[in-house]
Amino acid sequence: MRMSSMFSRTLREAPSGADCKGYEYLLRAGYIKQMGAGIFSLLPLGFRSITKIQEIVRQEMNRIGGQEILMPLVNPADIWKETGRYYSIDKEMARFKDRVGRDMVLAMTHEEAVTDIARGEIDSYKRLPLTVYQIQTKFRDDPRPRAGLIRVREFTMKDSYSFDRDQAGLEKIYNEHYNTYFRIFSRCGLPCIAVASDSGMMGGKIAHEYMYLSPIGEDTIITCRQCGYTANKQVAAFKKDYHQEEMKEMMKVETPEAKTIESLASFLNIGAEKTCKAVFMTGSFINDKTGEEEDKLIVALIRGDMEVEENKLQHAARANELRPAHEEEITACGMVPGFASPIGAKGDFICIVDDSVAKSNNLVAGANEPGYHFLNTNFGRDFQGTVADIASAKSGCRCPHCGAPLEASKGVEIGNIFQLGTKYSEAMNCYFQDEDGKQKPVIMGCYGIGIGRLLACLAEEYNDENGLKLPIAVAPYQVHLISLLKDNGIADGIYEELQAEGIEVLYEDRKESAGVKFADADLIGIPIRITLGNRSLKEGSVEVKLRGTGETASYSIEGLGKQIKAEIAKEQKKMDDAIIEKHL
RNA sequence: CGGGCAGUAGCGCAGGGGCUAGCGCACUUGGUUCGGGACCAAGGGGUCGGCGGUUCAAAUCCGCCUUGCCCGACCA
Repeated sequence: MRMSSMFSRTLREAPSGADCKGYEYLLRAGYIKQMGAGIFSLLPLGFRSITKIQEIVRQEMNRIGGQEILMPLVNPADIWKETGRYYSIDKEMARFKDRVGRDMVLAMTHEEAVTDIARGEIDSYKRLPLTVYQIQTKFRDDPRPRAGLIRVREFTMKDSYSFDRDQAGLEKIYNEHYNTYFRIFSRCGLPCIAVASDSGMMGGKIAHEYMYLSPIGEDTIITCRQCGYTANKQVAAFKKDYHQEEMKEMMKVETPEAKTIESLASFLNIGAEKTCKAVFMTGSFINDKTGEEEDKLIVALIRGDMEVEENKLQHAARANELRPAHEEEITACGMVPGFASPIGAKGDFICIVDDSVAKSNNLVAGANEPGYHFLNTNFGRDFQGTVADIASAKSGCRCPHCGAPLEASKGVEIGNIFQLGTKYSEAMNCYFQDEDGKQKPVIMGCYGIGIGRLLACLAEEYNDENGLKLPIAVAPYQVHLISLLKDNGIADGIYEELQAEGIEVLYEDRKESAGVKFADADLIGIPIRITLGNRSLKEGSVEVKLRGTGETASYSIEGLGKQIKAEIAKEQKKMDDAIIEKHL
């Protein structure tokens, strides 16, 4: 590609709002262009990188027997009504009516679509197992897109779906994806870890997320250095200490102004772990069949020294969505914010009790009377509820497996794998006849990779003060040929020669000053840079500089194509040697 | 969904009731330079986000809308 005729240009200054380096450089180097909140175009350089990432994904998916398909972005709402997600997913899914008035949606994922196809294809166990995948546009109307390509509304995703006759089959393909994802990310050059995760709107039980650890990430990951336990904070477990002693008699005490756990503990001169905190949320519960929505107050009880993990609470309460409760909703059930507990409360509410409260004795809890608390309250005797782990793990908590201190770090989710089970096949009547003649629901798994987000993470991982320096496997071109000569004759010849060798060349043939050419080359960050100038030309050679390491060398013009090919192979081999194989 | 900030040339910004709306970069033309974001000269490019209002007069003041960015979404 001749830079003199390239569609995109570089920018000297970063567009306002580019808050992280990788994003800034992608914009400035002309890889991407923003069109709206969370909506981006890929320009030629970005599109080439994305294409390379997709090719790696294809190779790896084919390697485990995936068959590539392409499903429609626009889905009839009917299949989404079958699974109930038409109702349970809120504004995140874009909906519209076609000209006849039929309900349509923009698919934000494709379990419904793929199951709809599968139920027509799979009738016998002889047809199983099967895995299909696609690389396709998704639209999710995120309430708050941010950080460039990290969190967007329209994005490209590789999503695959597996169909098996039994759990063992699902586990096999799940493990293959688990390993393949490590291969894909390492082939792209992106370091990442797999963590146990929540299945969210997908349903199902076992799930992992692939995380690129970085401060720009929005997910919090809990890890144990000692035994290797890793989990998303949303589901991370930890060891709790319980305060167990003989139950004492409940007593009401005056606690003026003690509206917070902190002030209560200091007023009574006790530790926060001897108190019971009540957190109020309102959950919305949706009927999958009718779409009818009902709100209900949820009282979450947790020991004063811990915090509630909203995600865990939502699961424990089986709510579709949570929001902080309004004061009127709390008082309507006879509870007094600041001095609240379920003791003496009335009305319709759900009480979820963290095991830290259920297994501790004689905690201080609210008396539902302004200025008063109860001493020595006990679960089971003084109040009831559903016991669950709803506590939030944080740095310093003890590992659930080995007891070592846990650490919290930030990460970007670049992929996920889910064991769906039969949630979709049952809801959509995707059954097969097994060897024993019985009809059984197909067992499914789904597996995703955010392609654009992967590029964004790579840009974040590979840059310096001058610009991008993407690894050769994903860089838009392999070689950047810069001519500093007045006459491009010799450079044109080299450009032809390199191309004839099958090398991907970005050719700087513009009439710009040397400074501009070098600065743009650094910004775009093609891994191998060839400089052709008077200095070395006298000796019949060119300068070759690696963007990644800054290493330079002098190569003779004679047979340059072959030498550069060898250089490319060397760079590629470094990456191939770093491919990670990891099995569950 | 709540709160803040912003929208003026392709990009980054200034101007804050009055006369032709400005600066840097980018762009065009001519010339000089030519290995790390060159210089001189002459140019082109604007519904000042939109609609409405106040006024003799609005980019500027007021209202509504819209778009973008940032923070929060819970610890009683």
